[in-house]
Amino acid sequence: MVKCEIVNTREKLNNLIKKLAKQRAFVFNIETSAPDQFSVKLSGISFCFGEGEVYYINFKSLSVSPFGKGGLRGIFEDPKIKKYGHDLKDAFRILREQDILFCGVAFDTMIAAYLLNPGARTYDLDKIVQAKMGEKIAAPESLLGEGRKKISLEAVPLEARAAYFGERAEATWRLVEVLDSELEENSLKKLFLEIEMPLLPVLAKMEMDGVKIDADLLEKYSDKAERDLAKLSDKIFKAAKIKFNIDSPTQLREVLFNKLKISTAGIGRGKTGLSTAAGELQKMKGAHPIIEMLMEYRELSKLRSTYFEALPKLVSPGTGRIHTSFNQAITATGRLSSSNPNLQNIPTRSEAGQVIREAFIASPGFKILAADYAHIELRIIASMADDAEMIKAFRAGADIHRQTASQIWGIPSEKVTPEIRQAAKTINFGVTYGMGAKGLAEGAGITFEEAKKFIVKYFTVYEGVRNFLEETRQKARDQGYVETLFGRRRYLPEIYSPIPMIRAEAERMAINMPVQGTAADILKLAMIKINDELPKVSPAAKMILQVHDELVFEVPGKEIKKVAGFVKEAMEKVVKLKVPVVAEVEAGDNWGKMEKLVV
DNA sequence: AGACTCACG
DNA sequence: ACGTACGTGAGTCTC
Repeated sequence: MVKCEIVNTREKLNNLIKKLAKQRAFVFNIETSAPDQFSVKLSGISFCFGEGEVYYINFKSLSVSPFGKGGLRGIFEDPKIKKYGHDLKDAFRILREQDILFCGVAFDTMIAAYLLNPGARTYDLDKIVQAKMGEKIAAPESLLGEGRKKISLEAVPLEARAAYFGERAEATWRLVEVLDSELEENSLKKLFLEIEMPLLPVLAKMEMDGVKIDADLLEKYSDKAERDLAKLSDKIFKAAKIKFNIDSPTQLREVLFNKLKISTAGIGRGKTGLSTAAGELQKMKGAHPIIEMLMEYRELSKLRSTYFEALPKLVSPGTGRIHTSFNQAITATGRLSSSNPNLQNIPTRSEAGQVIREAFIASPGFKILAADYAHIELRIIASMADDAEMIKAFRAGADIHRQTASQIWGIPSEKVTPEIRQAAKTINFGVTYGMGAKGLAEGAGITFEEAKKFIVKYFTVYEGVRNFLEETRQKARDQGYVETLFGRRRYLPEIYSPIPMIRAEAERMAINMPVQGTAADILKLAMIKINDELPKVSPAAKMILQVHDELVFEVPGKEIKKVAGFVKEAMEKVVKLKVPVVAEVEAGDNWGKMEKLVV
């Protein structure tokens, strides 16, 4: 059992601070409870900086804040003292609320564990400690319970709290060394030190800054959507001659296939029966007028519940803005994800979706600036594959899909028809996913046979790409993992599966990850660079969102051009590929109505 | 809790 | 013969 000293007096706190000031590094973890979804309440901080050096500060026992003058502030703001911890981004935000500029962020064990195996289900500390050191430490459920019986941290006796958090801090301290050598052994140290750790404070800042929302606009449209949905429902019930729950796939299936007797030929199936997904409804179009009504209903209903209704409720009363979480240890490929709310899937395609984007606004005097990489994944393929023809196409600088169509069919690019360009676009897009002929046929609206021929032709012209894809599959089989340009790895044990379908799935993942992951690496590098230099260009400008190949900023209106030029340049110069890297910039009063900028 | 559906890149 | 594009998060229904 780890001994943990409870710091509950001014004197003990002063002693701890003196000790911390002398350390080269320490592990810490801030313990909080959440009275509501917008705020946290601090209850303690645990520390460990060596054997027998385990402490738990109990806030309630102290008459003054430990963050005050002469308190922990100097320790956390000293960049020479390295800080270790598990999930430090949260700590960053909490410290910032205490007006502390967290410095010396050196080792996040959650992120290290993620890089070592980005496919893991969770990176809970107790699971990592078990996996990496073969030790059992108490899981959060053992302290707080779970489900309905879950209790607040406040309700746990001090001794039990100290023991639990002390044990975790001490385990984290030893875990750092274990993970550090593993990163080293797997050539992941550079990625960790030069991309992931520097990115962490950048994400924390973006989360804290948040994004401004026109909640009134969303609420207004929510009401309108509700009225429209009621009208649509009536129409659907009349067409079906029965009232039912349109939101229930089970009931909808019954109505479509049993009551209305729509043909089930060619309709896909799920685990529970025939599917009513958008793609399947598309196939049924023309069989009955109800289908189009259903498609319209589905689209509006989705937007209403997921965006119109949900977003206004998430505006923080403190800042009047929406604060997402950018998760740095979730995806198998190295991308970020966004949650609570997810701001990486805000609609863009439909008309109603456009309205939602218009609700993402800038503060008075500011504008929204968006910068996105043009065809970044295809450029990465061209470069990684070192494909002569595709490189030539990109260097020519014109419409890449037109170039592809021209090269494949050997016709001058001005003679490329819209249909043939569309097919080229679909395959250019699909090649990064390991697409087959069926997917291409569906995506490009051509027959299976045509698609097969097209793919053969494509890989004859882009021989480098074909070889790259095959080499990537082979590499996955040889070493059990694939990697990005920057050495980020994804392990693919299914590549050895005796089941052909599972193996094929793994092969497609093997092809996709180096491409998607390299794009993620590049944008992460750009974010770090932009975060460093943006204050010099425009002190009031803020980077507020990242959407996989796009960065969104809130910028003083007068500085738009200057910032746009800087961001574009930073994104384009952050990495050197065998093809030009191009970023496009646009600006507007909101995220929906934007105009392209020429910089 | 799991399935289904669908929003994004 | 079959199912087949990669990566996410969230709302809703069903059991």
